Amino acid sequence: MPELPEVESVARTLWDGTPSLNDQTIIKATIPLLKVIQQPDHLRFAAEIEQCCFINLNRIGKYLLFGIESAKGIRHTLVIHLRMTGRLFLVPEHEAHQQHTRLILHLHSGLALRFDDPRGFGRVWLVDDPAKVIGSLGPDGLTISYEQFTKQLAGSKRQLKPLLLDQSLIAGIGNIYADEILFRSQLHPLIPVSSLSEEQRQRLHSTIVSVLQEAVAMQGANIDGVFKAGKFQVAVYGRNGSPCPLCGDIIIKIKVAQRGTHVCPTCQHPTS
DNA sequence: CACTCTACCTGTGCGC
DNA sequence: TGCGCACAGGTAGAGT
Repeated sequence: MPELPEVESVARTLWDGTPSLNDQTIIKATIPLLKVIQQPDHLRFAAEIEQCCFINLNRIGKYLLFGIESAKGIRHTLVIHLRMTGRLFLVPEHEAHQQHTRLILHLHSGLALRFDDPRGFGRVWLVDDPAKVIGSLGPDGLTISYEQFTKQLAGSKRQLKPLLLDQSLIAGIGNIYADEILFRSQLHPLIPVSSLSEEQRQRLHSTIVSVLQEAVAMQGANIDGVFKAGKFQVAVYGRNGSPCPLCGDIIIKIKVAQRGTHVCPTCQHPTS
């Protein structure tokens, strides 16, 4: 389940790695699962993306924004969201179509950008203005300032867990990093944000940024049996029944806002 | 308006 | 061994 650090890692691999997408021209699009194309319709998508060249790549929250330019110099943005099981590969043409491949962009170089997604939840847009897709996202979690954070939380009485998962407040945090952030902040997921002290609010903000930064530096998380993007080790996610690395108490799994939520009952006391 | 809940999917892992 | 089923979760859109 790629969240901000894993998506950032994908972006860096595709752009800074070898081979790179930078300056590659698209010959044609193949769309084995038509509904992954969210906008425009798949026929227009395929027609418009032909002969476009990749000129930059950005990430906001969990969204990848590929800047592309047509032969006539018209700029568009290819937006891709991997959702839970999406993956992107830059591969030789003969490896372009696998069992769960949902979109292939065939490139002039003989390579192909392959979008695989077993569950088919991932989505792709081709737009003139990316604000049409990502306009309602809050500030990116990797770089959000304390002033922005405070502003986003102002007036809310929501519990911390659903608050962290709300992409319109802070972009990029998913279920795994939400649990990790709350554990490191020593805050219980059910606490209403309105009841935090100034010190606790500052601690939560600095932990959001530091956990995401650390995970980005590690190229994402490594979770036994779930996924292995990078080397970041989680302390609580999926570790229910195991001892807390800080106090040795047993980590429990509860349900908060319909999400599996992992908590150390000692370190994250509801009234702390 | 502010928030909560469900549908969308399929691979995995459990119980019987 | 094999079958069936609950579970996993990000987001849009429906519901409260």
